[in-house]
Amino acid sequence: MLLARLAQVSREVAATSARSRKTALLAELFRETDPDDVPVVIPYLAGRLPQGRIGIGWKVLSRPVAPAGEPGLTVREVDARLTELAGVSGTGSQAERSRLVGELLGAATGDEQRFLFGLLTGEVRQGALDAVAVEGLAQATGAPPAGVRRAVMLAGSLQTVAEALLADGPPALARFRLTVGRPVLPMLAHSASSVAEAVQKLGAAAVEEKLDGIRVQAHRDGDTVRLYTRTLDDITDRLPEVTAAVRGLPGGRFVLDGEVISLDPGGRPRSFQETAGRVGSRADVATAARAVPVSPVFFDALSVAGRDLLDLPLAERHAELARLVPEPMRVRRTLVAGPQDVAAAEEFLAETLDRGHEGVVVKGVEAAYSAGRRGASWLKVKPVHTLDLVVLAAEWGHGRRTGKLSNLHLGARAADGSFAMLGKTFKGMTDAMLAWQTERLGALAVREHGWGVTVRPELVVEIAYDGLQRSSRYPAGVTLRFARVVRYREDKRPEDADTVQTLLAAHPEVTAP
DNA sequence: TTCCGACAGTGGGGTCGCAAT
DNA sequence: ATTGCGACCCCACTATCGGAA
Repeated sequence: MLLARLAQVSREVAATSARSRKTALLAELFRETDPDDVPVVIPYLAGRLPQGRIGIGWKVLSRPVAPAGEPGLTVREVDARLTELAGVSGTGSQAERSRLVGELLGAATGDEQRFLFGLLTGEVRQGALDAVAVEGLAQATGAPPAGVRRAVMLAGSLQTVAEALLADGPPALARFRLTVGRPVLPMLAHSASSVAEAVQKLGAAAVEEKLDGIRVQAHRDGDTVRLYTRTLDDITDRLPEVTAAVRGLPGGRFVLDGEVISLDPGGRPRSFQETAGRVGSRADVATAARAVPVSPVFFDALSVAGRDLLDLPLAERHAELARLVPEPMRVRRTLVAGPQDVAAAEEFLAETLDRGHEGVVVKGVEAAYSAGRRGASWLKVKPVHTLDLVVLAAEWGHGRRTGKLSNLHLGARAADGSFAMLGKTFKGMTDAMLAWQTERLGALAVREHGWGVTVRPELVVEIAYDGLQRSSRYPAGVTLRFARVVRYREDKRPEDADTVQTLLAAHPEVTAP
């Protein structure tokens, strides 16, 4: 199949807003795909490379290359070239990679170049990724969509399921079962603004500690242990102490879901930055492990002794977990019968925060494990802080925000009367707010840049955030975590905005360097 | 008919590893 | 030694479609 055909379908998918039409377009393409091309065509139309990320980003792609006049590239040829690109490493490889990318783009028409650009940056922006591709695959093969979705979650790979389905038809779905050693897409949580709201929605629930660490899925089969992240990356080699802890558990064959976090000698959590830095370290693992040891804390069991637990209610999965994993390696939790127990849930949240943790996750006790989904039966509750800050600048948006001032630079008052930038945010704005702030900030602009405008520091905006963290980028030495706009405060003047000093005082656990 | 679940998009900060400077 | 880039951790929120209620 020609790459031009994929680029054309991608453009058509992007051009329609109806999801049903997007699905139909993908299904049509999948039906006409030669079996040999399936391992490439399916991921491409889901906006991903079968090789995963291959080290090519915006910078390398920003050099323009004259497009070819006629389309001639086949998807298999593109795939072969990208495999070669992914394999190039060692001294001088950067130049070689640039050359190979240039060569590939030079063989592509303008339309194909745009599609390749999207694939390589991971931003195809066609309004259809995995979920729509799964739907299209179901339609093309006559398999039930729910069955395809489930197989993809269990295989942790759309490509694998697509190959099996297009080769053998719907019966192939039966082959995909939870297998120890093969990671499953993890279940995710929604947010709730309070435990009362969460308990109201869920009824009988478990209220679990939410640890601010890295999600981990542990697979053990005898002496073999493998650890996977939320995106199913294998991080076993980076976490020897976790591997040892899992090997020390009594069961011989199981899959557990949990979090790894670094605790200080007093048992209080180290900052997320420290835990994440440790988990990200591959070079000298032994040294990193001595400096920042991490512990696993499990909260779910997906498989025990060859028995698949995914469809069982949380209560039963947790009973299996409790049989296998002793308390310090198991998440702290409390059970509530329903809204009448809100006070107990709130007390548990308060205790959890006192111990230095992030918040709680409230989970319906009857709910199955919805692999790969943001299930409505897991609701996280974290305290939210707010501040009044001043807009210092704004950046032009992209995609559907093109032409709108979108990303705000936020400042707090400093001791000398100036404003110290604390971070940026693009979150929380409705379309109406985007239009309004584009107008308003345009009027306040003192300087135009390619990226946006700097403005007179006069507009006050209420910002919600999850906490403070150290920063080497911003002048105050700190930045806001997950900042988002709540509302504009036109009733406030910049002199009324919060100060760096009060912000630091509100978060004594974070000390600016 | 209205409501709501699921998705995609729009980007945020930090840290590590690697190559270039 | 420092800097820049890319990958990958954490993530919030809004708009939209389409099925459920």
